[in-house]
Amino acid sequence: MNFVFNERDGCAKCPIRHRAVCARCDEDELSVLEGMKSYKTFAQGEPIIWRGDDMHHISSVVAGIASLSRTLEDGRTQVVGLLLPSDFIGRPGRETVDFDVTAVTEVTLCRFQRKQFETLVTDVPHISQRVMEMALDELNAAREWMVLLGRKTAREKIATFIEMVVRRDTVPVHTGQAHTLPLTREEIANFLGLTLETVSRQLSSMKKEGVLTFSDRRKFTVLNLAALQEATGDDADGGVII
Amino acid sequence: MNFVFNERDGCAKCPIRHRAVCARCDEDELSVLEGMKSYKTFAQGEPIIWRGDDMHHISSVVAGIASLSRTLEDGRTQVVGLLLPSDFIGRPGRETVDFDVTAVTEVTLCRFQRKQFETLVTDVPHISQRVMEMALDELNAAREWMVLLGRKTAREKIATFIEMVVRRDTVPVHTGQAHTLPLTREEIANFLGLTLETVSRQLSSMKKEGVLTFSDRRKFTVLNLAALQEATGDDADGGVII
DNA sequence: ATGTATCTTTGATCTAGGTCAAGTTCGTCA
DNA sequence: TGACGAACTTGACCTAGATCAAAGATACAT
Repeated sequence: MNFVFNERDGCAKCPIRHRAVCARCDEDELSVLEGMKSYKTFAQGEPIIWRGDDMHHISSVVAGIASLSRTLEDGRTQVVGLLLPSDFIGRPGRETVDFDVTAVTEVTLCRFQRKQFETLVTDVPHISQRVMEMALDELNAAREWMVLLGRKTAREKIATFIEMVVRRDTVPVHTGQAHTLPLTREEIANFLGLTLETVSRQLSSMKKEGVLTFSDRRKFTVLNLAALQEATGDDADGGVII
Repeated sequence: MNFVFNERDGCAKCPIRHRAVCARCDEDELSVLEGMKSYKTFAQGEPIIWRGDDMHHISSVVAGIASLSRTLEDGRTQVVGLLLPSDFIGRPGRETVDFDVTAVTEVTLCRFQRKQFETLVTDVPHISQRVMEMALDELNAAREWMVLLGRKTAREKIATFIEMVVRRDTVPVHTGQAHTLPLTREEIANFLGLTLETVSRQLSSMKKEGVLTFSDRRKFTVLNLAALQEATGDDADGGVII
């Protein structure tokens, strides 16, 4: 049941059909998009677009992971978001890009000319409604991350990150499952507002305490999920009254 | 030329008419909104809604400033956004609220029943288009703030904050103008991911260095704008190629 | 006017996490 | 199969900003 993306299949078989900017579109709308889209693949580590560049396309990530980041003049870098399949890149209504976008793994994008996409936004309500919804979700995620960056300790940051990775790819029920860190220690550090040494030390100490075990630098298994969640510093509930 | 908001005036004379969620609406659409809206005012310091509460309304700030924040169990607080006139509160499509919303100054909201607003989002494209646009702008601002929280020094954080306050209420040309900090030292600290003591010390040192001068705890004038901008740690240009 | 609470400043000290510096592991390519 | 480089770990030390503590300011209520 493993989706292998194939450009020739068309939108109907697209793995992100029901989650991307096109999610709310009906068959007719989809056939319009079909005629406008094009694919492009970027190798691992390759820059997709730089801050300040002209934005010629609005794209959706079809496969792979990209990062959004900003680097200050002296080299300090902050990753402000990870773009997973179905996430979009670009801002209709803006001429240039505000953050650097880089392929963290090999990335395939489904792209639309920005000008054409802007006409879709005004002419096809299903598009603006879906982009609105996605932007509001991203906004929420960004604000949650602001709490982490501004107020959490190194340990809480790492625990939150690991828990996020686990939550994102856990197959229901199947516990004791192996997971893969999608980022290097340095990339994790830039995402969490830490140094790579601190990331390494915190991971080592969680290993020593028996919360996690690593089979390899990138592959790990959670041994004590309760301890992991406790270490995130978040409420167990999402603010819901019990 | 000072707008005094008056509920009786109706949408046409509303001070946020051209910037809020209704900005793109035509006269007919506006008259629909007119029949659905209601106003509510909150006193300075009063909570507007708590994280986890049922979201009965979607609102726009008409006057005043509100804060969006999250507090961890042990009391650490992070302000994740300031809501100024025209900014909206609430997320169409969600049942509950994700952050605490508090009136920083006296705040007047223009409110819509959430359920009714959700029908507007599906029936009136001008609404979803405008909310999309605003959400994308907010997302950008949140990401910029993530860079500040994750990578900037205390001095850079304060300089960025002051510069933001100045930019937001500068009358063109008029330099040497007096500005007012909208927040207490503690609120500034919670917005910047610092302690109130560090905020106070950094402000004192910028005063000592002649970058700013205070006429009062809240009122200040910028004496050296170049030094202030230099201290933010940002590129002077917005990544634009010169 | 005066007392009280809130906000702010400043000083002294402490510490989490950064910086600097070796090593170690692992994957790749000859 | 070995050697090179990238990624990672660990240790020693340092510092920016937190914490703890004590005075000043300011505003507000009586």
